[in-house]
Amino acid sequence: MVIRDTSHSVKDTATQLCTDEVCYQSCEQCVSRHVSMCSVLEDAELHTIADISKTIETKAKQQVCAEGEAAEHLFNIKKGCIRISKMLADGRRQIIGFLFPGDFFGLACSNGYSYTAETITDAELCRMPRSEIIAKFSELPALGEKVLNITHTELQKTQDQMLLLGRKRAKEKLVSFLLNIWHKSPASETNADHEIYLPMSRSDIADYLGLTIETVSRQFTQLSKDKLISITENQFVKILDLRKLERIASGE
Amino acid sequence: MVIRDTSHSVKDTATQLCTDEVCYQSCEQCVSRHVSMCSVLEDAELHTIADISKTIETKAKQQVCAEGEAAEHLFNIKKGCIRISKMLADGRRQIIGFLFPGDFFGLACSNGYSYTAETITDAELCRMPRSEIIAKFSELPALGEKVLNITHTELQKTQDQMLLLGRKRAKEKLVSFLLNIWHKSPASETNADHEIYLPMSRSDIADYLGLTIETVSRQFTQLSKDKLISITENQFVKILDLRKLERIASGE
DNA sequence: CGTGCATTTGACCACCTTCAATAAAGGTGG
DNA sequence: CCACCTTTATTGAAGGTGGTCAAATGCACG
Repeated sequence: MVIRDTSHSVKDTATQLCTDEVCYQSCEQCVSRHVSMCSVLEDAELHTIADISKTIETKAKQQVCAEGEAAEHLFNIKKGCIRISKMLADGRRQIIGFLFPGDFFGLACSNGYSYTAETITDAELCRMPRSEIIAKFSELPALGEKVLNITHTELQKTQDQMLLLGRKRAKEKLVSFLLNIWHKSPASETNADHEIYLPMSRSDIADYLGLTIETVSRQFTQLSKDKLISITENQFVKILDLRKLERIASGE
Repeated sequence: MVIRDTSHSVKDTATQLCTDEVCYQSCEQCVSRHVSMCSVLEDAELHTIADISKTIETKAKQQVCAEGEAAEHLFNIKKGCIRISKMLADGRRQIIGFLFPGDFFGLACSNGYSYTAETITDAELCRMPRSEIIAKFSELPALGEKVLNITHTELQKTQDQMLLLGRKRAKEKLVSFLLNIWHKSPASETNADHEIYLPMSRSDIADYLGLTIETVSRQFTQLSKDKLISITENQFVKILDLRKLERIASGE
């Protein structure tokens, strides 16, 4: 098992082992069955994937894989929120992305994981051996194509984030982030009434946007004072003026 | 033709048409024949690619494709240096990457080009219809796999750049950039004697690193004064203390 | 030798960070 | 259920890195 408990550590980087149990589960009832990479598979093909997959349940604040470690597995998220991050030698952290159900990670890692993955909430992951999935690309061309498509979308989002990190001001960064999270949150949730659920901490948001927690907090307060958003609880934000927020995010 | 002359414009963003000619060329003698995506193709398969490819020669400072435009073509670089960039509404620019022979662009653009591509030097490009290349993925699985691999590497580099943009200081950014360019410049060039050729302007470097030209310039001067590099001409930089530069780039 | 552009350098300033204190939220045990 | 402690978030004051504005220098090209 690769899951490590990091909940009692400074900056969430400890490496105690935890003992969550691995269990087999049918892919047919999986929440990701008709999204993500599995959606291109026929039922028959699905079984060959199911045979090499294990479902892993983890608590919040657990490390799933570590930057530099040999990349044996690919992970598909079934439930919860995951953060992917990289660190500099002195501990400065950059969060590369927040992942949600249907997203996967650990594939683009031929020379070991290029990032650390940690659970933000309690989570359920589907774990499969990288090598066997890669081997299936020639067997199941549709799978390779689907993965390529997903990777392309991923690349484009990462390039958008480069624009954000390199050229946007603090307020623009936070607003862009809020709108992005809002766009990808399922309609079933609080989406309809313009409410956003933020599972991650202010510190996570800061490290994602290339800011400090203090600046993130001040920008939240400012947006709130300007009546562009309202903050009900710390993790729930309501969009009050979508049009203005969109203009801010695009840098007008 | 999609090439536009931008050499006489403010910030290189004009859209005058130019009339460089398109010509057919055999893929066999192409400099990219044994690198990049073409390397996985058999000679026979190469012909089917050759049939849909055109070689385009362009001068420096020409726009090859524009952010937002319908993405009809994929471009493979045979000669020269290309910059890929995105812009905010008010003109702030972020350069996503500098591309060199063997690199390609324009594939991950299902909803129109997500960036603008411009030549920095005189260049030679191999242009092919996106749809036909994508269609070949099912026909030639090896091609799809190769492209997936390249895209994965690209994604990892982009994530490294996120760390740079979000968490590195000006000096660390510039040093990281210099070392990256040095690593990817062919050994045949000035590599052996620790010399780096920089085809791009200070303004390009600034927009790539999320800085201003003034800061880039000051950091060059500083590194020079600290005897870590020496600047022979503006476009040629010599590495004097590789060990120290590597430590700066990694954030120690 | 002058014109035009890129780069460098200097002085000043602002945005964001850093440091510090306070407040709020969450978890644990009595 | 509340007291206590820890963690997380907010707010304030001061400072620094890098940005802005402006001028000078260097360089290519006619």
